Amino acid sequence: MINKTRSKTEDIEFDIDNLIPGNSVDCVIFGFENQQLKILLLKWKFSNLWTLPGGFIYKTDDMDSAARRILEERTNLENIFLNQFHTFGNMNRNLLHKAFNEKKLDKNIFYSLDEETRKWISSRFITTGYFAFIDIKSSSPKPDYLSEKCEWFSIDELPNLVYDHNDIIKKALDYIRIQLNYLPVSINLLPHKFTMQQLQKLYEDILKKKLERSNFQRKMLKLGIFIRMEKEYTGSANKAPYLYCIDKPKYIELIKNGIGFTY
Amino acid sequence: MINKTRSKTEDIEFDIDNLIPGNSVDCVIFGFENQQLKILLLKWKFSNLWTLPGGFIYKTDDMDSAARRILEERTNLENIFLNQFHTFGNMNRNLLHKAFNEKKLDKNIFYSLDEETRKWISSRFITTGYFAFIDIKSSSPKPDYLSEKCEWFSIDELPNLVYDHNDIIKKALDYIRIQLNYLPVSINLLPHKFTMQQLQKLYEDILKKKLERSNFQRKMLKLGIFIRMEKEYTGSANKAPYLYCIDKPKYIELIKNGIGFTY
DNA sequence: AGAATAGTGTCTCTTAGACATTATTAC
DNA sequence: GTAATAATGTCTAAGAGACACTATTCT
Repeated sequence: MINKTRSKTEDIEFDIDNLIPGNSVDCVIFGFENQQLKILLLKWKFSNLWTLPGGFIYKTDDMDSAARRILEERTNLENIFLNQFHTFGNMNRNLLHKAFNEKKLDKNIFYSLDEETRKWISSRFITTGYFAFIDIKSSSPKPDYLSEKCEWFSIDELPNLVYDHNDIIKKALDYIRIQLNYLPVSINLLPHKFTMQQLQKLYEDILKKKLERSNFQRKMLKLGIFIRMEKEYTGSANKAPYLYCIDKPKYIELIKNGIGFTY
Repeated sequence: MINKTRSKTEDIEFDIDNLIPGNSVDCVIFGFENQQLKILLLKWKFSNLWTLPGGFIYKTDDMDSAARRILEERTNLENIFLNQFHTFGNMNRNLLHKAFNEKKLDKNIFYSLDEETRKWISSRFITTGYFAFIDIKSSSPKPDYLSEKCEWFSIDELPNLVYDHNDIIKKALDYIRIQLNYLPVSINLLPHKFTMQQLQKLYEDILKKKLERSNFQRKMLKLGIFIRMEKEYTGSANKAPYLYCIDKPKYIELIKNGIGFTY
């Protein structure tokens, strides 16, 4: 290890001596764009596989702080909604030799890493999954030390992911679906002003289920948390939809006890 | 360490060389007895504090298997419903010197442990919480190497617990409350035959909320999963209640998609 | 005018919640 | 009989879901 200072950019190797061994954190970062629920993924330098943004825990870090640090480094955003959902601890979950066997790992690039780093990333990790909700438009994602680029993927067009990262995403979605009535999805995933159609599509993507338009609108508006703004003129040959924004204090209060919806 | 074999009893020190450092598992084991929701706790040998049944993860263990092993060792039961709910990773969550400062730790007994063990239990642990539902009547709990006895506590009369174990229990209860419609509480916590009153009290304990008797009964029976048996004659001067048992396949199928109740 | 989508209204059926009535049981 | 608790029934209000109708926008 050349550089032992705490990494804040993608250029610096990580600081193994000051990290807890055997534990990592992975973030399923959700966004909503072009009427689609999306996830931010990174492309590994030494393979054709994609990975969740993740990282390690400093000895001086609480685990939640580590997750938040990783999230902020990748997205350039602060004060994001972040929530732990599950810890993945199977013995063989991150075996590198499986990646070798499947010929998906570029050995040359892998062996260009120093030995300590190779040993580190080859060891068993128990990883804790967090999910975050962000506004894609206001973020500027960047890759980390082990990855060459990052990209948003629609949740039903995910690429091949390393290790058990596909399972991690599935678990995050299951968790969000069950706890939907208690999670601040609308206010964190949608832009400040949005249409009912956008809100409905967001719910449909999460629930994997079509909802009836007029009933959805009636139920949502009845909550009393949506403030109607001016209309949005799209230029298309139909009635322009109203834009809405959210009364944040009321919304937060509401989801604390759970919206009593069945969908 | 004198004994390096895998511990299956309370008499043997643990096998540090074959354990993953820095990670542990804690189980919130729920039971229901005398119309009360209860939790199984152990009393530490070297302090007046109580602790959740917990343990460590062998290098050859999946984390879920470790939790199941710990659960089975403590309760003498197999095939128990077990579910992970949260991982606790604060830096200072298990500082022993805090216990020293609060004079709650018996230094003599602590220093009677060998140095490796002392060092081990003094180090930082990230612990993953699991909860289990068991039938108290059919279990025979026993303490582990670090504890002198175990006891069932009603969830609203919990003693002082070590570290953040009170928080862990609270988190488990919050999780169960939110996911109640998706969890097999009735079939795992109640005896094979039970009355509607018992079922209702179980729900009330979990939800921390009184429910209306006749409406509760109507809603529950409408699910079509309760089979009415003979009456239970208690000897008291009132109408004897019917006993019910559960149609297990239907029940499992039902909670897969969640019971659509609001309480 | 016509096509397309937004917004609102109506109807039926189900459920929740409050409360009343009837049924058992031991004394 | 009486006291106590169980089981069932009744009523009202609210909600879900299906679908119809009106409103607005641009071509």
